[in-house]
Amino acid sequence: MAKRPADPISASAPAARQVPMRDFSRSLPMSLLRAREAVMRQFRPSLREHGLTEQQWRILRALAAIEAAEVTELARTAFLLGPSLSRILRDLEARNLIERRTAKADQRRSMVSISKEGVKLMASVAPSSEAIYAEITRRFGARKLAELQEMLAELERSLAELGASDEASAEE
Amino acid sequence: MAKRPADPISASAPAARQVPMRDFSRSLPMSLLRAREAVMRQFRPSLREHGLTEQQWRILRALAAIEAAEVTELARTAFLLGPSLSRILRDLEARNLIERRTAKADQRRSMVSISKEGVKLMASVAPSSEAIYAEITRRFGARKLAELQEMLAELERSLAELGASDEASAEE
DNA sequence: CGGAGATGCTTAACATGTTAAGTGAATGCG
DNA sequence: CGCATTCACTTAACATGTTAAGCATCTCCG
Repeated sequence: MAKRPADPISASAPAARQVPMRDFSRSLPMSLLRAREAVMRQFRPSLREHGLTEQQWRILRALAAIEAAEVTELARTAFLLGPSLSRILRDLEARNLIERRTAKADQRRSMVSISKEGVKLMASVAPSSEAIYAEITRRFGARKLAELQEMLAELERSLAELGASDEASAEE
Repeated sequence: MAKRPADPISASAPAARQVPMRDFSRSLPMSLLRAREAVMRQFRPSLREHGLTEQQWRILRALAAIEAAEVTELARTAFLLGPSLSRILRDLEARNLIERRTAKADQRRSMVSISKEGVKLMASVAPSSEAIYAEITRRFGARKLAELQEMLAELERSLAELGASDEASAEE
């Protein structure tokens, strides 16, 4: 371990290295980011061929699994923020991949569902998508993949309560 | 593709599930995305207080560790694409947090380094950032954290050759 | 009733992700 | 040399992430 003389900011040094933080390439956020990018890099070309972005694909998949959903529910399922979802739904609707109608009970809510065309598009993308996922599983190992997912889920649980309230040195 | 028989799925009928994919909320990309978001949610408020985005912070951290770097090298270290980095460097330079000058040997390259002000800003952010990281480590467990990072690194390695089939062989 | 507040969604504004094209400076090769 | 090619960025264009505001609609309570 490189030990370091405790001297935060010496007023005239050559400007760098006074703040001894962990090597940030090994920080958890970076690890997660790089891993995710390594995975998504496999899928993007195939999605792109079909004229879909990653997020549009997430929405179609979410909708295919449930008959219809409110926008807020869909946002939670596809893990998208409201504003992003709003824009994407507008575009997907213009492409006739989804359908939308306001609920009769509550005029504020709008119900979203996948269209016939949307289902067709999914059917054309799914095979190559599944093949890629299978190849990733084969390379990394099915058992290790399951372990990894479990650890990720537990990480989420560990931090679930933390984010709800405010944190160190909140506002000002 | 083969024409398909009358589609049983219509806009008003229940069930649009003829493509049986995995529950996508358990897909690897989603797991990684959610885990990363759970982590970043802890850091964003603190960074925001200091007027920094996550990416700007990555760049400052990278620069603090290495005197000076070319833009391309910095992009690799901070895991940012060229265009994003270009914009961010422009902004950070306008805020006097970094300095930039073109190399004499090769007029195409520009050397970037953190400024005195940048170092000061880092020093003001680092403590709370480290505290948050420590809390995350405490909650999840230091050992498990190390295991997780190792698995993520291995996942990266597993997929390294796959996505870059014709351009792999120039790394140290 | 009725208006204050909550709710569901959209727009706005700014920053980044992503791909493609542009620009000026080196390099290779005839 | 001459010049096409490569290289190191930068710009451009479009899509999403992120926060704050805006706008209807709905709920609740006096």
